[in-house]
Amino acid sequence: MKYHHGDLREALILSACMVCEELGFEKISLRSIAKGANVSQTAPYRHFKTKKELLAEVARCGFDELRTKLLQSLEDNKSTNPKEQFINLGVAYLEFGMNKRNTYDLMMHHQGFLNFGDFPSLEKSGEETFNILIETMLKIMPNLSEEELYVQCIKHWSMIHGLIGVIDNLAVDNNSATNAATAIKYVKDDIKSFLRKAIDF
Amino acid sequence: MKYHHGDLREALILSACMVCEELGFEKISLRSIAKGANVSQTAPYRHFKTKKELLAEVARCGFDELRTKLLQSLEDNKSTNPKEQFINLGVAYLEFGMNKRNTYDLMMHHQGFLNFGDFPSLEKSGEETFNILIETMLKIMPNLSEEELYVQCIKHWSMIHGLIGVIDNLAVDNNSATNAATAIKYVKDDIKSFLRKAIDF
DNA sequence: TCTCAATGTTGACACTGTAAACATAATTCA
DNA sequence: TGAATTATGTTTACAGTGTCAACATTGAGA
Repeated sequence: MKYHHGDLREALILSACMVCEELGFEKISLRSIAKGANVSQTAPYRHFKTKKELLAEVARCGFDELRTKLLQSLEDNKSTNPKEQFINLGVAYLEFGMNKRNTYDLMMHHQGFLNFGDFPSLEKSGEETFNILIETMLKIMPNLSEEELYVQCIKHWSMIHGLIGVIDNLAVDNNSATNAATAIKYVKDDIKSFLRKAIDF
Repeated sequence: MKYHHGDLREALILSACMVCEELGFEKISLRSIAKGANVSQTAPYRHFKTKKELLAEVARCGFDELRTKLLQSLEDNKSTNPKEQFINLGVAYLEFGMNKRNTYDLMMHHQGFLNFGDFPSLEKSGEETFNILIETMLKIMPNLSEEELYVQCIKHWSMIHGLIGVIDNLAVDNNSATNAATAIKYVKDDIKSFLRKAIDF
């Protein structure tokens, strides 16, 4: 076993990403991740000032992946009209949030925990991702003021963001399982038609 | 100092509620709360099987308060039409979420953390609260099937729920402060007109 | 080749949730 | 009323956490 790892930094991030998605970011322990990489428990501190800095990288990876998905969706729908493009963005966003629920949770868990301003790479990736939504909205409503455009975008994004949280919560909740199940089915089975009804321009 | 506290259980919940709203629920430590109540660090275990059980009570308190706010809003608007009532419910909900942001975070942090099914009192309070939205929606759309009614409710609730998260995130994020500030102002200054535009029945 | 910065290790500290064993107060029952 | 039982505390202990300081080794540039 060689003394130097090779690329410990990347290995730790990757490992953290897996644990995050598997068990939720609250369950991530620096020590266990270090142990998983066959490295002493304080080795990570050569690459990350703090545990949060590692988590910020996990979140960044999440945004990178989400952005890729969104761009792919745009590419797949470049021949359709902007509204349909936006709806498909919503679908891709929703699907990402539901498939990578735990990672999504970390990404959106700013809230005094991951202050984006403290982590430049995360902030950059986050902004670049949100900009995709903004730009598509701009195509839909080209004569809106910047303010109004922004508000429109937040409004629709909020609904999708909220949907991810709500659907998952309902899935966990047993008692209202009957109703929740139908709602989830409703959404999952035909997300597009749901969004088409839900999102009004 | 008497040996028995009087009502330690309630005191712990109250103290936890304050810490939760002050610093966020992640920062709550059983030991510090116990110390704050002038009681040994393991005393809470006579009243709560686990730390989560205490947090569940904090969340329940949150739902109780939210439900009170919603009912108050209904009372204040009983002379208006159901749509306006729903919009005002949205306002009340949004305001609660923004004012009690940290508590709201705990309440909505099901996600493998607080499984409502495990905490009957929390589950009950949560359902009773959500039912207010459902019932008001029923008045708006009396001829909808139960399924569709539920979906409609989730759709609009999601938007408001998402709005709370997004607005706060933006407030934390510095770089897009200019746009975020206008968006927040937009929402805060005239939440009603925003919702009236955003929510379509 | 020598030097030094980068990257690793060991050991320690203060903090956490929680379990077991014990002590006292409050309540129930003879 | 007095004894027994239950509810509610305390002390002690354990394993796990993030993080720091001191030390060791490796690899790259002068």
